[in-house]
Amino acid sequence: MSTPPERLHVGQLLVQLTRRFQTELFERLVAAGLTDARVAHTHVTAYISADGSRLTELAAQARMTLPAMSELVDDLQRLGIVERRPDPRDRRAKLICLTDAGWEAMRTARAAIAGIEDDYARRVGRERFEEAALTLDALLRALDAPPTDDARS
Amino acid sequence: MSTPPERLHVGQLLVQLTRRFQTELFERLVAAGLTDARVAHTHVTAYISADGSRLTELAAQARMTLPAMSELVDDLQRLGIVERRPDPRDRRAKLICLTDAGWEAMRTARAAIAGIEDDYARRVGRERFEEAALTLDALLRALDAPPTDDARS
DNA sequence: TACCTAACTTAGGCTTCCGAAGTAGCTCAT
DNA sequence: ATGAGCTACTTCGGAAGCCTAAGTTAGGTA
Repeated sequence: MSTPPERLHVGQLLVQLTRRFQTELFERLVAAGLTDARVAHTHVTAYISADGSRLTELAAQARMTLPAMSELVDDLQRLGIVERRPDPRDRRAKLICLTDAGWEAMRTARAAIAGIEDDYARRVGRERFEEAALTLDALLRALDAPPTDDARS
Repeated sequence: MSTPPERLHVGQLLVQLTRRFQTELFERLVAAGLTDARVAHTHVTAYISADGSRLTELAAQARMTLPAMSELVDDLQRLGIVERRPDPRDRRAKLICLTDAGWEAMRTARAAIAGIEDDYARRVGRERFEEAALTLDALLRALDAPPTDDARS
């Protein structure tokens, strides 16, 4: 039996790859003209719906508190990426919507991300990369719906 | 050609899994009695050498500035996890060393991490998990030694 | 009407980083 | 040997990104 190949533990792999991904992404965004982009913005852009999302929804999906999300939206509003519109169905609520500039930025960001995935795939092999990504996706879902493993009375 | 299964993009996978990993790890550490552990501490503990490491080394490996690493070490020193010893080879430098309590904490942390990996492996299948981890490890190395390849999209 | 809850904002604080500037020790050319 | 310049580290001030607590306004219910 071969000794298992040495590798960093999951935590280090995740942390380091996340950092490199973010660095690379924001370099690409800056290169594409989105110089004001910040990592925290992804907590909004990752979840915002095309029809507009409520602050409460965004905060829940990003697993942040309402004030934290509110500040983020403030910032993106200042940058002209999103706008707050009154929710016609509830005057307490506001719908956070992408502006035209916001949609444009989203397209840029998606292209940048696709570019990074492409680079990664080239580095470790397309199929191997895709398989790993699918495993991570499956793991994330398994953790989200956590009736844990075996013990299920 | 089947349509590729839907999945989150790498960035989201990495970010979300990292968060869950950290949450889980620190729950386990607290449960094990390491109530003062903080995520930032891993920037030291992940890289510190058994013979002691210089601040400069630690900062470089963790990709942080010297002042940031210095503060972290201050904190871990206050907690009795590490100590600063004069470096016999250079009186400007200090060797950051684990104390006995530090070693004990490291053992606890390693056990907690192993427990999490075990849980992950159970959720997606041992072999599949290990393969994904190895792919991530390969990717990280490929990014670290980045003679890249050819085309930049 | 009165009350409870929900959506959001404001205020204040903590952590974790960073850049700039300072101190002490090493090295090397003269 | 000594002054110039570099290196190792610390200190200081500040920004980013989050939090909790407490407020405001609107909706639901009796």
